[in-house]
Amino acid sequence: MTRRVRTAASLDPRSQSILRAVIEEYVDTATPVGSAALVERYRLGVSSATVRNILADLESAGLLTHPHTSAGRIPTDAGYRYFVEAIADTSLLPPVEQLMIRHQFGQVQHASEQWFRLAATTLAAANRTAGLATPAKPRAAHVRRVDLVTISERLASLIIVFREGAIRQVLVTLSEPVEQEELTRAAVILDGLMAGRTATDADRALARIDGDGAIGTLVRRVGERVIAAIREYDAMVIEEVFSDGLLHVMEAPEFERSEKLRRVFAALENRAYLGQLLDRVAGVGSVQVFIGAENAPAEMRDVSLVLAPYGEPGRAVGVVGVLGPTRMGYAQAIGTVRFVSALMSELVQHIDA
Amino acid sequence: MTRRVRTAASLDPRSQSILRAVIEEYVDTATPVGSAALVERYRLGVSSATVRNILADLESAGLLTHPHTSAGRIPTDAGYRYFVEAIADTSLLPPVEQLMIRHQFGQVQHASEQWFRLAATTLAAANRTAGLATPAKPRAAHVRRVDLVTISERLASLIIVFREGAIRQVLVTLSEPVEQEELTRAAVILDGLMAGRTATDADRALARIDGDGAIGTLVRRVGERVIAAIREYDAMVIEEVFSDGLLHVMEAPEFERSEKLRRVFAALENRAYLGQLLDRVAGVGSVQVFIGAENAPAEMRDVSLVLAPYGEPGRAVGVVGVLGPTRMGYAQAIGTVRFVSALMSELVQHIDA
DNA sequence: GTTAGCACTCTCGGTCATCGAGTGCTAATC
DNA sequence: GATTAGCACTCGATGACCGAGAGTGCTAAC
Repeated sequence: MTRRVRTAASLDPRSQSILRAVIEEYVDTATPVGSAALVERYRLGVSSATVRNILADLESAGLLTHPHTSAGRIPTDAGYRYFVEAIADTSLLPPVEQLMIRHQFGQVQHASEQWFRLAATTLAAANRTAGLATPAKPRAAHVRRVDLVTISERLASLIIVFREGAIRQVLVTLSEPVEQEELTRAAVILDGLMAGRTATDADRALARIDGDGAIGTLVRRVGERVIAAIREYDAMVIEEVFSDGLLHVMEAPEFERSEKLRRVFAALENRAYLGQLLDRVAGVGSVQVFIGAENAPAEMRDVSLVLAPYGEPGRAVGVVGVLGPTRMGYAQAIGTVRFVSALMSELVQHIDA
Repeated sequence: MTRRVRTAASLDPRSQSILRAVIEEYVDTATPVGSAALVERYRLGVSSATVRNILADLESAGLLTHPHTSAGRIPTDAGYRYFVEAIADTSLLPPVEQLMIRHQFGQVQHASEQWFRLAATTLAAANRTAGLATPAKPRAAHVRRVDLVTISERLASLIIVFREGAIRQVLVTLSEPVEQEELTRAAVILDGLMAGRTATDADRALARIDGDGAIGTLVRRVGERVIAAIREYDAMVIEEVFSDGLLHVMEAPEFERSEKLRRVFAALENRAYLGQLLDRVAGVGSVQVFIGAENAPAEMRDVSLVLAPYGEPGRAVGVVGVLGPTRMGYAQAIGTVRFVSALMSELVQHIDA
C-alpha cells in the first residue's frame, strides 16, 4: 500500500494548471474531459492541440487515463494524489463557512457527548459526501464518577462516567438482596477510590481495600467490575463510528449501479479496517488523505477518505472526516475537515480543562 | 391510506393455494411467475390451462398483476395483504431459530441499554432485510437517579438516569465556582427529591424546596434543568431508531438501480413518518404489517414494514421490526418480529420489576 | 514549440429482426 | 360444467447493425 507517491519530476506550471483544470472539470461533471472542453471553459491561452499534447504527457506520467481511445481524460489515483500534494489550495476555509459551522456547534452546546455526531453531519452537508466521526477516546481513560443504583432486589446498575465524557452502564447481579442505602455507601467508597484514576491505578487502589465485612465484599466485587469496564473501554480500538450523509455518496453517478457502493457499505459495517485507519490518523496528527486504491481493502478502491484527528495528542483523541468517491472536491474537503477538527479540539479542551 | 383491505369474497381453497404458490415463488425468484412454472414446481394437480384461468380470476380480484401481457403474474399489495391476513402461516417460530435468537441475547446480558440494537441486528440477519428498533421509551419517564459532577470550575455535568434505562447528560454552567462537595450535597438533595418521580411530580416537589441560601439556589437552578431534561425526554416522539442490515435491502434485485432505494433511505433519515408509524404501532400492541402503497409517503411505496411494540403497554414501550421490499417473506418476518418483541418485553420486565 | 487539419477509433443511441415466455381464447374432452 | 389441449397472439428481452459524435494521435505547416 503506497500512501504517498512522490512524483519524480515536478510538473511545469502549465501542465499543473491543465491537470488542475482536468480535475476540477471532472469533479464537476463526472464525465471524461476532452481537450476542446478545456480550452473552451478555462482561459488556457493555447489551442486544443497543445492541450492534447500535454494531456498525453500527463497520461504517460501516470496522472491521467483514458477509459477508452476516443474518450476524454480522467484523473488516476496518482493524479489526485499529485493534485492534493502539489496543486490544491487547501488554505483556510472562507470565513462565511467557518461562521456557519461554528454557529451550528454553538446551537448544541449542552449535549457535549453528541458533538462528534454533529461533526459528521456538518462535514457531510458541507461537502455533499458522507461524514464520519468517532468520539474522543483516551488511551487510558480516567474515571470521573462511579455510581450504583438498584434496579430490582438482586440487580443493580453500575454507572461509570469517564473524564472524557463517555458513560458506561453495567448490570451487576448481587448474590443477596442489598438496600439502596448500602449500595450508595459502596458507591461512595468506590467513587473516592477511583475518581481520577486509570484502570491500573484503580486496580492498585482496590487491592489496598479491606475486603472483609459485607460492605467490603460488595466494594471488592463491584470494584472489579468497574476495573473490567475501564479495561474494556481502553481496549476498544474505536468506540463508535458515526456516519451521516451516506446518501450523498449514493447519489454520485459512478455509483448508480450500486454494486460497488454496496461493497463499500459492507466494508464500513465491518469496523476492522476503519479502526486501523483511524488509529493511524490519530497517531499522525494532521489531515490525511487516502485516495482510491491506496486503501488496502479492494472494496474501498473507488472511494477516498479525508480524515483528521482531534483532541489532545497525549490524551483523548477522536477522528473526523469525510468519505466520498475518488472524484471528490479534495481542496474543499481538506479545508473543512481541518477546520472541524480544530474546532472539535477546542471544544474538547474547553470541557476537559 | 387503507391499511386493511377486507377482500369481499374469501377465496376458495384452490385459489388460495395458487395465490400462495405465486407469492412464494415470486418472493423466491423476484421474476414474474407463469402458469407453467407453477404446475412444474408445485404439486397442484391441475394443468397449466386451469392455473391460467385461476390466475386471471385472481387478477380481476386485484390480488395479482401483469407487468405486461406476455409476462407472468406478480402479487399486488392487496395480494400480499390477503396473503398476510388469510393465508400465511405465522404460527410460532421453529424452536431452533428461537434458541438461536435467545442465545444471542444471552450473550450480552450486561449491556442492557443496547438490547434494542441487538434486536435490530438479529431481525436483520434472520430475515435478510433491514432491522429496525427503538429503545423502550416511557410516556412519562421516571427518574431513578440524579448526579452532579464537576468538569471545570464553573461547569458541571448533570447526569440523569431514568428508571427505563436511558441516561441523559447535560452541561450546567455555574454562575460562580462550586466545589464538588457542594455539588454532591445538591445532588443528594435533588436525588431524594426526584427519584421515582415524573416531570410533573418532580416539579411539584421542587416548588416546595426552600430556595434560599447558596445550596438552595443551586438546587433550584439545577432542579429546573433536570425537569427540563425530563420534559424534553418525554416530548420526544421517538428517541432513536437503530437500523441494521440496510445492505440486505440494497441487495434486492428490484433496487439494483438505486433511485427508488435512495428515496427510501432519505425517507428513513427524516424521522417524521417513522415516528408517527411507530407511535401507532405502540398504541395497537401486536404485529402490524404495512405493505407498499399502504404507506403514506410515496417514497415508501416499494417497501413493506413489519413492526411490533414491546415493553409494558401502560409504561415504557419501544418498537422492533423489519423493513424490506414488498416482495418479502412475510410469514417468516411476522414470526420473528413477534418472537423478538415478546423476548424484549420479557427482558424489559425483568429489568424494570 | 505551437497549431491546423485530418484520418481513425470507439462509445452511445437508435432501429430492426428474432426469440421465447406466457397469455387468452376456443374447442374438444371427461 | 369443469378441465384441458391447442394455438394464435402479444410484447419484452436480446443482439446485430449503423450512423453520429466526441475525442484522439499524428503529420505537416507555421
